[in-house]
Amino acid sequence: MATGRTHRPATRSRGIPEATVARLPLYLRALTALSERSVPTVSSEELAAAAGVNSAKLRKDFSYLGSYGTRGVGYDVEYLVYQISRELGLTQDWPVVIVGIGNLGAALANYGGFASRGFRVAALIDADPALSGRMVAGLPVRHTDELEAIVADNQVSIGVIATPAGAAQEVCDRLVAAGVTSILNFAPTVLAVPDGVDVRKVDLSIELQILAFHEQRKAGEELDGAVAATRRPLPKADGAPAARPAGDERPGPDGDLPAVMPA
Amino acid sequence: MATGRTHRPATRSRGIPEATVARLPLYLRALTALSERSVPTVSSEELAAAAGVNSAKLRKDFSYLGSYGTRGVGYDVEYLVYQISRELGLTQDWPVVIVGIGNLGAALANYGGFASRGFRVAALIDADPALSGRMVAGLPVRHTDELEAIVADNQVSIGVIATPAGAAQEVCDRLVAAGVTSILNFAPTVLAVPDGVDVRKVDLSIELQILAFHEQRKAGEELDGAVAATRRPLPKADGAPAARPAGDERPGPDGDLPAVMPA
DNA sequence: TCTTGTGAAGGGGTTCACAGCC
DNA sequence: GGCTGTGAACCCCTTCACAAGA
Repeated sequence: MATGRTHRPATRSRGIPEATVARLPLYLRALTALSERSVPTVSSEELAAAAGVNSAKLRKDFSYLGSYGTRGVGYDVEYLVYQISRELGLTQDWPVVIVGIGNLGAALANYGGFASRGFRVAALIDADPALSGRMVAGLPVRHTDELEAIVADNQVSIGVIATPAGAAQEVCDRLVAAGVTSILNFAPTVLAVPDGVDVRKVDLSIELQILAFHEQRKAGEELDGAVAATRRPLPKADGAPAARPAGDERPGPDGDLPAVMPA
Repeated sequence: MATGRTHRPATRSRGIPEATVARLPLYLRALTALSERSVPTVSSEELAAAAGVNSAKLRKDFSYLGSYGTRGVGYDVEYLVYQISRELGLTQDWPVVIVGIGNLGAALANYGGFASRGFRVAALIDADPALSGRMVAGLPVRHTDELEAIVADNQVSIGVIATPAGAAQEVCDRLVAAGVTSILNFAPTVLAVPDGVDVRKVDLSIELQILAFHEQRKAGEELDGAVAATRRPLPKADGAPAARPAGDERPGPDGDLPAVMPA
């Protein structure tokens, strides 16, 4: 999950759980697919399967939005699409800027589902002067100097950061100062933002490491026939806790963080 | 968060909570930065700040790994780096294949933090014959026909899917059949996988929609001086639940899903 | 004195199971 | 009969607050 919610804790408008909010886009996608196939209604069971969740959870989620179903029948697809879209704020237009037009930034700019659902790429911004003016996904890349003006002129409230890690915080600061209040961060850094600004992060490296953890465990389980006695002894609570691992070479300090280079 | 854990629910080896696992990479990154600056020890307070969490949570997380700190002092940076790396399985080599070498796939292939932490890109695979043989990030793009052989030859257990949505499930099936047991999915689709295979997904569109939800709410809150009485009436429980929104135009059925095109 | 490690309390989310309604 | 909507139980995670220990 991402960060989210540095927001006002009190008066939390209507209590729709964060976990539910995170699943609404999933339901919306499944419903849109049904809508395209002109399916008129759908049961919680079917929709849940399409969205990859269980039906009880889906019904509970929908119950937070209101009683939009019909007992004995199911949910009206078009109506639900509309209600969820409205709840997510997708019935309005959200201008977005993408900062950092490397491979990743370009990929995001070209992303189809972007324009479709209420989001509109207002501008592409990069610090590299050599990129300025070059067309990416039908839009000219503009220089970072223009960032503040672009945000103001287009009333941008959502910014996407796809710069290297080292530049992310500064870009973030400038976006926020210019009026952006929601940030999607692809750079592998923790961003500091003032209250009222939401940050969500997408981090390839973290996802891979989580997979590796489970993968490693699977490899271990393959060979526990019975009780899994003394696998991987784990030096927990051995005499000297704070002692170095002695002669155990680590790969050594490496840059780690650099995200995708801007061209 | 991503999907994770289609795994064996019983005998969950040593009980290290999923939420903790998801934060270990964050700690590891912060610790690596400290290590590079040759900082010998760090307190839970400092490290927590660097990782963007609170210190109680961090201490609790570490307590699942063992007693690796020293009271009154803090944690030994190098030692912790090692312990977390080991716990995450990063002391071994994880060959990874990336399928779908469009902008996104190329971005992932070029990603620096990739190679650094135990992960090695074993091969780049794309269905487009025109791409075959072209060099990306120092590796030749190979054709999908070779997928099974590549996975087998390199003992690949982790696959990254960066194809358009339409191709994702088939690619997934082939990867799994070939022996891959962990998948990182960038395509905006729900992937069906057999038990024992972990899937995590990264979905730009979903993240943006979650941001939009909060953004919309902020916009509403700006103008509630007192009790926030009748803002956004919400037609909940009105007479006709299953009725269409009548004359309310939706953007209309659009493709939504297409991810980044493979070149 | 300072900081870790952890029992206990508290909060959220998921799941169950069934009442309510078509 | 079938499916939604939801109280209640359960479980996981976070946070608190302090005992333990260097």
